[in-house]
Amino acid sequence: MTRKPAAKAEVMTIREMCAAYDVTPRTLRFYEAKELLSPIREGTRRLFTRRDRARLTLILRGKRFGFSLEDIRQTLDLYDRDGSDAAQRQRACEIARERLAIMEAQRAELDVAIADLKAELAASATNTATQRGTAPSHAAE
Amino acid sequence: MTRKPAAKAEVMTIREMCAAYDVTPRTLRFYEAKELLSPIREGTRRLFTRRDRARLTLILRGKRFGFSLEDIRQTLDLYDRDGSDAAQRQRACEIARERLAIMEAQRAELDVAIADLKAELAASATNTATQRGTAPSHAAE
DNA sequence: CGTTACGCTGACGTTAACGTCAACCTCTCT
DNA sequence: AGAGAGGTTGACGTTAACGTCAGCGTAACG
Repeated sequence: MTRKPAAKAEVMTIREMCAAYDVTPRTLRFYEAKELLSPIREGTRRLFTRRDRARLTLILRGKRFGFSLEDIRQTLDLYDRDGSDAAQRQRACEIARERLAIMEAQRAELDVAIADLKAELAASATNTATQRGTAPSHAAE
Repeated sequence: MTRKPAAKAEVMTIREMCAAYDVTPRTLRFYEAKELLSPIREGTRRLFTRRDRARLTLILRGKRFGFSLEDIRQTLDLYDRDGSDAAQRQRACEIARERLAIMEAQRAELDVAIADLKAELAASATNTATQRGTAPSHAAE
């Protein structure tokens, strides 16, 4: 009757997961097959823990940044430290630092791209207004 | 008057493009087939103009942000104003603004992800240090 | 007891974004 | 003239990340 603090009832069925994260069952099963998730089994059915949910959040986030599932799988190991030895954690840290560098570079480039697009939009706006354009300005990589 | 020697590099062969942008010929032909590039033809051969190069820069940039080629193709139309009528430019602007919103959201989330990863790295570092006495040699700010 | 709902496991289909390969031009150089 | 370098067009193969479908189990519901 009394609920234990953050221990037992913290599991979700596949449908609940799908609703909560806007993914299909197929996707979750696929991620499990790829060892990105590891839900516990109640008989044959999957029960997703908060660990699975945390990982799924990171997976979906990673995807939005263009990382492959394999990329993500490796980075994920950093986030759960239990069950991995010192060498594994070490490796996970290296990978994570690489990932971090990539993401920071990505952010820098994103800023450029945003500024670029804004400028182009502004130009296009004045262009539409005046119906007469100037030379296009482009910044190469 | 003949053409300026400096302006000789107006067009590039496919090989030059490949070297300059680190892509394969197949990729460039593929992009042409998808109407992302439109090199001029010298007989049967392709010659890529600065317009193609500008577009290619944007294409590769877009890809790094996880956009599909089709997404990119549509946004690209904003960048060249010639050959499109008012309605088309209008539509391109709308698409570009959507893209812009996506990218700004992406930037915000990227900040979160970076902070997250940094925190996790820091935690993992202290964890490693506690366990084995190895000092964190280089931590990010 | 049947049926409806949810879940599982293969297994094959699909789309995007190219890779790979064969077969063929077309210059240039020796 | 022959060899090679660089280019071209199909056409088929590949990988990632799922979609779709068939067939089966089971648990509850009426």
